[in-house]
Amino acid sequence: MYSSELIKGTLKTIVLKLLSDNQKMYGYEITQKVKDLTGDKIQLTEGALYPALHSLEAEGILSTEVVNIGKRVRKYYTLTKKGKTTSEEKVSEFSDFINTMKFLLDIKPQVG
Amino acid sequence: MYSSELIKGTLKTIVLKLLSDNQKMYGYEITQKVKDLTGDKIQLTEGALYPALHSLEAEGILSTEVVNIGKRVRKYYTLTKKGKTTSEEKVSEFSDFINTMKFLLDIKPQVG
DNA sequence: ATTATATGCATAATACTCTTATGTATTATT
DNA sequence: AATAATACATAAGAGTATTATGCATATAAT
Repeated sequence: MYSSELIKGTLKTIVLKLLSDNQKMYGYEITQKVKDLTGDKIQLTEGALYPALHSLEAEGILSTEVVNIGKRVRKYYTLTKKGKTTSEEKVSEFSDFINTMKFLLDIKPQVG
Repeated sequence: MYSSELIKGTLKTIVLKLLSDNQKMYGYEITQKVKDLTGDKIQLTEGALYPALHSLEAEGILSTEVVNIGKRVRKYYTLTKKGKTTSEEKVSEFSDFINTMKFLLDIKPQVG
């Protein structure tokens, strides 16, 4: 696991990217996907994720659809049109940020 | 400028890296150096920087030396032995984090 | 059968860090 | 003479994450 402060500010970017790849996901699924894809290095907590999802929905970036699975409820999130744009912008901004940080921290690409 | 949440959590890493390269710097100098090196893309604010420096000093990561420049005061910060280790760890952790995020966000190295 | 784990949502108290604003003071520039 | 730059510092407020808690169903393990 990374120190928590490192991951700060990247939560929304991660969520938006996953949703642009997967069209439709629910909260718990997002936490598991991130855990899997990062080999447990990034584990989103519910206390951070759910408020973030709610805020993205309030901003009109995500829309929701509630589905009943047996007696349990699942809330699927989908990117709105605005959300698709936002997702691309966020990823692109982060990509730029990575380059700036690599330069600033003098991080070389590992050879081999 | 990047959106502020993007830069969150990177402040200490940036400061420690600069100090490992420059041996001895003062607060204002750090803000200018970062501004210069990033082409104004990252601008540290005093309200964030000074408390961070104080906290790093309290942790024994930085030591200070106050120098009088005419009638003005400058507070130079230097990495302690512990600080040198911390600096390397932080940069290395961030480097690892970048790789994880590049994979997660499917960011390709730009060719050309 | 019963207990523990996993799935699935949500929020509240707390802590932490950054933004923004303010304060003080010296030095350089217009 | 006024403004900008240099140089420190802190305080109020905002925002976001951590940690803890709560509720409930479903599945796996003992």
